[in-house]
Amino acid sequence: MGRSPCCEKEHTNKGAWTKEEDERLINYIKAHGEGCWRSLPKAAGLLRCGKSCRLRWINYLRPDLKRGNFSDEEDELIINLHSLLGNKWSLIAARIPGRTDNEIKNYWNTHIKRKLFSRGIDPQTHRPLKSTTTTNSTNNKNSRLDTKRSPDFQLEEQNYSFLQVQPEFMISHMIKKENNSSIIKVGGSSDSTEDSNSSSGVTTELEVYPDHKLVNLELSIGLPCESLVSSINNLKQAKQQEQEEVVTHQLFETSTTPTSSAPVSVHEAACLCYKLGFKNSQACSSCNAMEKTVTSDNLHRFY
DNA sequence: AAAGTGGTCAACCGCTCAGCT
DNA sequence: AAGCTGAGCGGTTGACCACTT
Repeated sequence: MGRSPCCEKEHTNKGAWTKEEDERLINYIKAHGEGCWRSLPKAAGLLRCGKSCRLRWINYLRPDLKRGNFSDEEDELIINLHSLLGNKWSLIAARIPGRTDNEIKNYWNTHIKRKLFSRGIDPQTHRPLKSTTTTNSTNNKNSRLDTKRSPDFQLEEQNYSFLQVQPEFMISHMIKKENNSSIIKVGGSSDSTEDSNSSSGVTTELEVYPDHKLVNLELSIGLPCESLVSSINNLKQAKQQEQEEVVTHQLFETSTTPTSSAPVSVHEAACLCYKLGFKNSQACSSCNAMEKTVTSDNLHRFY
């Protein structure tokens, strides 16, 4: 369809921002607030593209930005969030106060990837490197319909695929908590090269939740039980429309460091439910109807 | 000391999406 | 319904710097 450029490139500066440009941008936004980036450069007297102004403000000039090195807690949080959300840097950044998507993306590519490799973990799949080959082939199979299978089987396989990978996935991203103890351990296995299933003694996810020895770190993934069956039925009905897959993200949040002296911020529970593959992603309506409770662990949960 | 190499990160590019007309 | 526009996102680039040879 073709689009007009967001600005007249021949009349705009590019490259690094000068101190004067920064000051102009800061002063303008302080006076007029964010928004209307297209008209901002002219109004602020800047020879910059609106997109460039927005990026400079969001990634560098915003007063609430936390500069400096990432803490270990932030590292682990990013890893956990990435395991759930993938390269959705803006979603990850939204969960980490003071950090920008660009900053997290850069940090991921320059530090965390290496860190995970050194732990023997594939940064993309969050699985042990030695099983990456077979894992990828499995994931690829699930992410694309196998035309040799019956349509019903394909849909069910797709829908359950997240459950099939769930046990290993969950174990590596849960806090293991001793009963009646404040001592927690991150990860299901102290040895990342060891098979997490065998080392943890947890063989299926059904054994994970009921015994309460494993509690959710701050993130979990999976369909609410009661909505699972109806989701499958809905999928079957929708199969005539197009290929689709449903992934439900249910996000719980609590403190990752209960023993820390820093104040613990406990936010409202957020349910991130996305129906991937539909034209317009819509929040899971069933979660809105669910009752939220706060457990003794300060966990916000939906039931 | 100079050249080469690799790491870091700010900035840019191309694209998608949602809202408006 | 279709087209246009602004905003935002993720991937990529390139300048800069530190370290090594």
